[in-house]
Amino acid sequence: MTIPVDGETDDPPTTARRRRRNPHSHQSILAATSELLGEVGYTALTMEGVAARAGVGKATVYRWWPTKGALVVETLSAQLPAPEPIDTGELRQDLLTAIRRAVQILAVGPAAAVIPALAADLSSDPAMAEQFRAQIIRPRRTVVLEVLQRATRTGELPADVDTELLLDIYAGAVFYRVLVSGEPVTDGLAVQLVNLLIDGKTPVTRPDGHADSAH
Amino acid sequence: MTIPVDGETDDPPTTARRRRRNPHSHQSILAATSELLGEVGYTALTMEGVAARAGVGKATVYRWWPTKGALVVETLSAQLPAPEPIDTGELRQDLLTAIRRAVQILAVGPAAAVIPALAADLSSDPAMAEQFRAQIIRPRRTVVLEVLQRATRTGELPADVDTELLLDIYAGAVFYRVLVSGEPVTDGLAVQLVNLLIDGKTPVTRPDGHADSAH
Amino acid sequence: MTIPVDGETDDPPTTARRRRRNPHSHQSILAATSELLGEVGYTALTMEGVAARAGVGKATVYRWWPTKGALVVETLSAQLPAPEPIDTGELRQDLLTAIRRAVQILAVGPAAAVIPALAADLSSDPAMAEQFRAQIIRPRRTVVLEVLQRATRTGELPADVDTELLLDIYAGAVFYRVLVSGEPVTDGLAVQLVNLLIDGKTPVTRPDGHADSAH
Amino acid sequence: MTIPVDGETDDPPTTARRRRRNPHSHQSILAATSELLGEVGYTALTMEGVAARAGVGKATVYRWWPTKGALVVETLSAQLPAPEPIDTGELRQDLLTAIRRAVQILAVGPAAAVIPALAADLSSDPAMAEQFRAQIIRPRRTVVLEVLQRATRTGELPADVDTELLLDIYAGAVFYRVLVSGEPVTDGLAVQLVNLLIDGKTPVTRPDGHADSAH
DNA sequence: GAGTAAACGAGACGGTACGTCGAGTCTTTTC
DNA sequence: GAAAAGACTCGACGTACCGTCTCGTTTACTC
Repeated sequence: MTIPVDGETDDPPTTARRRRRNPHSHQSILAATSELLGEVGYTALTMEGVAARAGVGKATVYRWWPTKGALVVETLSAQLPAPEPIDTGELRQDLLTAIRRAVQILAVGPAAAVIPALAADLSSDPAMAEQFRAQIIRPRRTVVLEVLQRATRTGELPADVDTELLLDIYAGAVFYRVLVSGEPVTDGLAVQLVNLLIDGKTPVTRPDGHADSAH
Repeated sequence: MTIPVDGETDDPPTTARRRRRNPHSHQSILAATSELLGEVGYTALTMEGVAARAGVGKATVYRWWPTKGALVVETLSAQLPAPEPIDTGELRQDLLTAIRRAVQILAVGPAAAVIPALAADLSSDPAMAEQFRAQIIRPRRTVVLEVLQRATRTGELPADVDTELLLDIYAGAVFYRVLVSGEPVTDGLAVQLVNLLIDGKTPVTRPDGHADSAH
Repeated sequence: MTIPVDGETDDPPTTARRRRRNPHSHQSILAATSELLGEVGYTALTMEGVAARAGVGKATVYRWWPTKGALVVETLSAQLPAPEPIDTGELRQDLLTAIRRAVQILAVGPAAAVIPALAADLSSDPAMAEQFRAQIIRPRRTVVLEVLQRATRTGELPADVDTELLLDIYAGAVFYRVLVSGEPVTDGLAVQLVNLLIDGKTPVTRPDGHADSAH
Repeated sequence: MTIPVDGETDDPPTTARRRRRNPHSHQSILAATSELLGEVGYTALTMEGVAARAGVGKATVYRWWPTKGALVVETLSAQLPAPEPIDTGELRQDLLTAIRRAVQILAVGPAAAVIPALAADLSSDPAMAEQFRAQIIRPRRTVVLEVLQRATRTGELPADVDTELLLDIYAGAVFYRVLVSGEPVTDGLAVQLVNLLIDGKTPVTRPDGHADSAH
């Protein structure tokens, strides 16, 4: 195929000029960043520490990533599982999967502690914001947008459904709960959100997640 | 009374002894923090800078606030408008007001740029998280919780409505949109959220905010 | 006597304000500089290395000495023997002593390797040049100037002798020989210089230093 | 001829083999060095800067000159006027000319600011010291040595005059005055030195240089 | 109203990290 | 096959703040 899959490094054949980064250093740096993110978190991560852990000069880190944020975005994007398409054949199930993935990333996995701190830098660094959205957010949103668009074709959702808002609502709920409320995020949250978004059911308290799903 | 009026933080009856903070310094520090937050933002705010701007020794700042975060939380809490009760007599209108207030704080006002950065520190600093929730979040949530509880009594909402989740949903949508999506937040968002949460209407794209409000 | 000898710090009575340097740090830094000068020389001496060796923060070094040169000048001035007055009763002997002292400092002692490198910075750093001359050169020149002035009173030297030049000649000869010619400096050099400067004897080659001293 | 014409510096007979340096790069580098010496001085001159200014890779500079000092010595030697023989027929005049040349190089011309800094590196870099003496110092000393040797044949100077020391004295006086004393160097200095060295006249202060020359 | 303890401004302190620069080496590409 | 281009590791630069710690000096509560 001729798809120029690649992402961050690049394909020697096409470019030829520019960029001849040492792939070994490059990998060491990403690995060191990943380790240190796990050990000390985003805030306490330093470029100096990354360079030291990677056995690399600081200048080498700065040569390829202008800021800590850019480095972390790339590290995250490399270590997060690729966003597989979702298509179970049923909207409810698809959306549930999507929300569970969001929960996984925002509340459970190793990135959970990193993303909020990263997000905080977005408003003051537009370049990084764009990189973050392009490398982390957009690929995952795209998958869910396809789910929703499919549903408009089958009539499960109205043709003019505000897909963007729908995504913001469930992702925001998870994000806000983790970050601001500080309450635990259970699977029940995913179910309640699906019920609300698809069936318009105002969320009610139930001891457990399979609540209300019986209808 | 002869109670040494003062603290927004401590209870005069029990302490009485201890603490004889200079109210002038105290005010200078909060004012300096507020100014600097506006000028350089949360990240670039330094304790050193605050002390200098306030014409105060660094130790004086540290004496009363252990961290930058704690200082900023108190500054914010002092400058944010007090959360007035909401009671228009109609749930829809009450909730709309609540959401608009959230938008005001999270997306429009001077705190909009500060809160995300502040929030990022919450996961790594539980003490500050508690202070943040107690001084900023809880008072405002309480007002809305009263609105929702009133609605359960009138039957506008089911008795077992998950009020906490409801709050997380609309606040999260606003927060996420500002912080992560980076999309503009319009008043239409508030209307769409009310429609969804009260009437179960899946959000659809409309050019403007008064969409669907006809019911 | 009650002369407030002091030298580099300052007299508390008059100033009172400003300057409250930690004498312990101050000493550690000078000691570390002295050691490192001996171990690695002036060129390879770094402010960072000094701070590390002294167990002190870099900022502390920079707080009191703006440049490496200033630090080295003060170190040298502290470790060089104080310039004792010279008065043997005889001009020839006095001058011989003076030249031998110059040889000692410029060619033999621990400062011999440092002064040339230091001198090289003088032309590009007038502040340091002044400090160097005031702390190192002038005190030693003053002693010899007194010798020469005494000689003019006794008639051993003409009243209008160009004392400054006389000093430049013998010091320059030693300095140049060490630095540029790279030839060894023997005691014969001192004798030859005395003969030339006092008796006007053109220097001739003699196997050893006591040459010509018989007059 | 088959000699690979090239160097302004090396002797074709001995080297012949080895070396096929690109004459264009070679010239660019020397020119860049010369310019930068004038602009920023010896200390602030960097190999990196030279390479950039010359439009050449750093490795190319390092291939031909092992150190900054070596490069500067060669640059200087190429741009300093060749040491013409001196023979006015009169020792006094010859020596005056020699001293004036020394003043010209050490105190007036473009090399004045460079040589002290260069000299400072000599004691720590014997290879460079040798190169410096061979390319810069020796050729000029040789010319004056001839003057002095001629004078011994005519009896103007004693047969066993210490020629080396004589040179060190006048060169040292100029050098020291420029570098250490920091006093201005006038032509009177040259006259005073000649008077001392040839006639044994102790230097006296006179408003101007033609002093004492009348005798 | 004097004595005393605290809070105060000032800022030095030992540190960590910043982001930049240059050293000197090495590899890859170009002519 | 030399040399351009420039990436690489290393280490120092000089600065900014960190949070702690003396210093005297107010200041306002005791006694």
